[in-house]
Amino acid sequence: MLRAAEQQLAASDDNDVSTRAVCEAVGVGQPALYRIFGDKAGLLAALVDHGFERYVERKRALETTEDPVADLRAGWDDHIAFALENPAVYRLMFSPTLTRRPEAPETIFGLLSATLERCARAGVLRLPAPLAAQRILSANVGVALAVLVRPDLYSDPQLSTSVRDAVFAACLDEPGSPDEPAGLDEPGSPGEQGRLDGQGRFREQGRSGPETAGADIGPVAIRLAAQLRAEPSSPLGDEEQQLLLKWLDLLGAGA
Amino acid sequence: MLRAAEQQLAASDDNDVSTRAVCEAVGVGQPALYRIFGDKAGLLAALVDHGFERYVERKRALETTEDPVADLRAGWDDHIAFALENPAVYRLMFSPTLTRRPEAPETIFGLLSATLERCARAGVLRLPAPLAAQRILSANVGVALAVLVRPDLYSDPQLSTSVRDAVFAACLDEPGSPDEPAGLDEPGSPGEQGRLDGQGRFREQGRSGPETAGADIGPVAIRLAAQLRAEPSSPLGDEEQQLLLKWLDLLGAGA
DNA sequence: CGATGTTCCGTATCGTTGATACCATCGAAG
DNA sequence: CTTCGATGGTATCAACGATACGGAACATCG
Repeated sequence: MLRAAEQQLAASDDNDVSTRAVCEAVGVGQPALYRIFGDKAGLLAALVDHGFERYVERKRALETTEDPVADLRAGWDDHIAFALENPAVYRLMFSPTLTRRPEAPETIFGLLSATLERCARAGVLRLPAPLAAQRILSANVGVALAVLVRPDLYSDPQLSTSVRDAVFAACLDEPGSPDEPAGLDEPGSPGEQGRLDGQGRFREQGRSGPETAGADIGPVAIRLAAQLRAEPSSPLGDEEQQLLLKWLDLLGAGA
Repeated sequence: MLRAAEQQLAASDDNDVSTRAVCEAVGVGQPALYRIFGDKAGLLAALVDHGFERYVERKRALETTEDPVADLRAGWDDHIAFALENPAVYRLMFSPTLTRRPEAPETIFGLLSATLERCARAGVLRLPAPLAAQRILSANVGVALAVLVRPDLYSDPQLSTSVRDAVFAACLDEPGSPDEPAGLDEPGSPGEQGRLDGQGRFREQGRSGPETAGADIGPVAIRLAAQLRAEPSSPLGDEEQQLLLKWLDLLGAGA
C-alpha cells in the first residue's frame, strides 16, 4: 500500500493522493486504510517515515573513511542525490505543510552530529556539533528543495557543491581550505564531486591508538595557553585565569 | 477577500483554506470567488503574488547604502524577518507543492542580482551575479523554512547570521573577512529566537590597538571546547571539566 | 459438534469541499 | 416599458475524507 501511495504521489502533479485511489490500486476498501493508518495524515506520515527510513539506511551505508571531512561532504552530496532520486517523497518529507511532524529528523541530526563529532575529534570543528548540524542541514535542505522545485531558476550545476563548501568552511577549520575557484570543475561531470583534499591530512598524528584524539587536544590547549599568557586582559578573574592556565598546561602535557 | 483568505490561512493549522469559509467571511457566494480568481489555485496564486508583492516592496524600501555588502546582509536578514513575520504566506510562497508557479521569484532574483552587481562594481564579487544569487537565495530560503517549520530543531539564534556569512564569504572577497563571528551564544536560552538581524554586527572588528591579539583567542577557545566536548575522556574531573568548558565558552563569546 | 466471540473486510453512507448550472435582480440602452 | 448584458445568489453535482453497519472467516470454549 505504501508502494502504491508512493507511486500515485509521484504520478500526481500536486503531490497529493486520494485514499480511494490508493485502496483501489491495492484492491481493498477504504476502511482497511483507516484501520491500518488511522487517518490520511497517518498514511502520509507513514510514507514520510518510510522515506526517512530509506534516507537513514542509505546514509548508514555510506562507508566512513578515515577522513571525517570527506565523509561530511559525501553526506551532503548523498542528501542532494536522495532528493533528486525521490522528488515526491522528499517534497513530502520536508514540506512546510505537515500536520504530523515526524521524529526522524532528530535521527538525521544524530547521524550528522556523529560525523561532526569525528571532525571535532580530529580537531577541525570550530563549534559545537549540534550548531554545525543545524547550519549544514538547513542549507542542505534549502539547496535540495531549490533545485528540486525550481530547476529553471536554480540551474547552476555547481550550486550544491559551492554552498556545501561555503557552509563547511564556516564550520570546519581545514588547513588547506578549498576556497572555491568557481568553474574549474567540469560542469558536465557532476558525478565526481572531486577530492578537494585527499591525502590523509591528519595522518601525521599517526599513532593509530586511542591516544590520537587526546594528542589532538594538546596542541590546541598549548596554543590557547600561550595566547592567554600573552594577552593579560581577560573576562576571567586572576585566580580563575591561573587555574585555567594550569588545566590547559595539563591538557597540553597530554596527561 | 485576500485579507480574509490570509487570515484564515494563518489561523488554520494545516495551511489550507476552504473557498466556502473565505466567501462566507467576506459575505459573498462561492461563484464570486470563482469569477474573480477562476479557481482555488488562482486564489492561492493571488495570495502568493500578494505576498511576493509585499516582499519586493519591502526589499525596495531597504535603503541602499554605499556599502553593497552591508546591503546584501540586510537583504538576507530582511528575508528571514519577512518569513518570521508572515509564516503562513511564506510557507505558501516557498511551498514545494505549488500548482501554479509564480514568476515573482524572478523579480527577486533580479533585485538580488542588482545588489550583487553593485558588489561586483566594488570589486568584491568573485563570481557572476546570477550564480551568487542562486547560492544566496537557496540557502536563505532553506534557513528561513528551517527556523519557521521546526524551531525546536533549529534553535540556534545565530543560525541565520552564520549561514549568511558563510555563503557570503564564498561569494564575496572581503578585505577583512569576518570569518567566524559566531560566538557561542548560550545554548541554554533557546527561548529568545528574535532579532537575529543585526545591531552593529561585527562591532568587534574595530581593531583599536593591542586588542588584535585578543581577537584570536575566541576561535581557539571555541575549538578547544568543541574538542573537549567531543572527547569525553580527560585528565580532569567532571566538575573541573564543566568549569573549564564554561570558561572556554566565555572566552569564545569574547565578552 | 455447536455456540460464541474476535477479527477482518466490504458496502453503504455522512459531512465537507471544490466547482458549476441555473435563476433572480439590477442598471443601462433602445 | 421592453430588452439585454452583467452581476450575485441558490441549489446542485462530483469527489473526497471518514465512519457506521453488516457479514464472513477463524479461533475459542462449552
